[in-house]
Amino acid sequence: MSAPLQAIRGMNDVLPEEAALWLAFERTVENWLERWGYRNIRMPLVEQTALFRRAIGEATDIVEKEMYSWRDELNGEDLTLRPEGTASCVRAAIEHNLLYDGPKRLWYAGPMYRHERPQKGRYRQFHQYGAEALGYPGPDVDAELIVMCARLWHELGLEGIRLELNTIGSPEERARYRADLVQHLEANAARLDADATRRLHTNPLRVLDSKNPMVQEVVARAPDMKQYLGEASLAHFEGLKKLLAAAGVGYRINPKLVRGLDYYNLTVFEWISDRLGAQGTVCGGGRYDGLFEQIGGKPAPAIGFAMGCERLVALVALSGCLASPRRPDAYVVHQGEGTLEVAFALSDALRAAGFAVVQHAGGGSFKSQMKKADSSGAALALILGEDELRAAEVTVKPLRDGRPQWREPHAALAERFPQLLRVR
RNA sequence: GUGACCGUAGCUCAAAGGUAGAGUCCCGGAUUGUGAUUCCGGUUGUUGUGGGUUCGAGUCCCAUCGGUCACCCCA
Repeated sequence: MSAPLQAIRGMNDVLPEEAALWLAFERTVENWLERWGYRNIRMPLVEQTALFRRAIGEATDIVEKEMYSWRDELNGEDLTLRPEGTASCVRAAIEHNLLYDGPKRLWYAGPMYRHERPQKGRYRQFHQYGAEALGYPGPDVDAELIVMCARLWHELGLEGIRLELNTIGSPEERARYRADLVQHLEANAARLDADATRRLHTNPLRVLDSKNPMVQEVVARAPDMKQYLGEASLAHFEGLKKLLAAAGVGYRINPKLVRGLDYYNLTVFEWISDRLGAQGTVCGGGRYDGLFEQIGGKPAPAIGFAMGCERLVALVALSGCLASPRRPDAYVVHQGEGTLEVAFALSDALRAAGFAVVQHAGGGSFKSQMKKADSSGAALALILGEDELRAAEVTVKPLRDGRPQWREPHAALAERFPQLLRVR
């Protein structure tokens, strides 16, 4: 035997038991997105590296050290496995001129890739649902995106997910704030750790959410972003808060919430759970009015969020709210000359009528077939032996209730099947 | 990328330097075609991998791979 091969570190198989939960989760989320008027868009997993460098920002952790990038030696292109979806989505909207007849609400789903050290709730291949409202200036659509999340948590049966909200102003306002912040940080340079010192010039806003207590002391006395906001930015934020209040969605304003990607402006938000350890953010998003222009399109305002499927599925598993996988209605046991062909026909007819039917495969004794019928979780065993075959009947044996078995003719089995399932 | 803890049967875990085990799962049987309960029987392993110390290593040491959690960062 050759050496066993393993999955790539941080890229996990989802085994059937857990996958059932994923399916239930995905159905709920997709139904919800469509009901809110968002339409599905599907982008490639691989893009030109330049797209992410320009969209996400050169000085972000993602671009600096977390991207799966390589050169395609066949044609010399620099390619990257997508670390997030917004850049691709906006690229697609520009490339196909999707906003030609007005704004668009879009959603996408799928795997994203970041080369980080795996831990609970953080993997190198992880999955997101993203929603993007393209071409809307807000704040009405800002509120819509946030409120719809609140409703989803409810549909998923999740409690205790809190909303943190902030505004980071316009690029001009942020530039002025940034200059003063850098001045303040430089004045206290001795008390900054290595990480904060490095960011001081590359990405000073990110120093704000440092967890280092000494850095936090410096940050506490730093200038306040709010003082730098102009009338329009303040009005946008006030408008959003008013709509959230009207919808009954509570929030906490977190002035240190800046988020890691460069493209954000004005509204930023995170939904956070305390039940997941260190990786508690289940959904994060914000407005990115400059991104279209930044990657070569006509300017368009936009806002979106992404939610992490691994984290949300973990919460759903904890809450135990979503339905378990569908059990078969019937398991077809067959034994004897000529029974297999007829079993196929009966199973087929039942499935065509919409029932879930598993037909035994792989041989084995009658007893072992019955064991498989039981462990499949099926409501009924349908038994087709030589006796039944001669009489053009099947034996119906209920497995989940105390009813005794009986015989049914082959003819019209599918039509009568709902009655067979019913416990009298 | 940094740190701490952990790798024994498919799964959950024992074995305190001296013969690798239990439960569960799975398979077969308990008079020929009846599951789940009960009873009987059975298979499960280069103890992650490679070195070292020792008369002797699952156990101690080193390396490596993998896992978990945290830092960092984010979904």
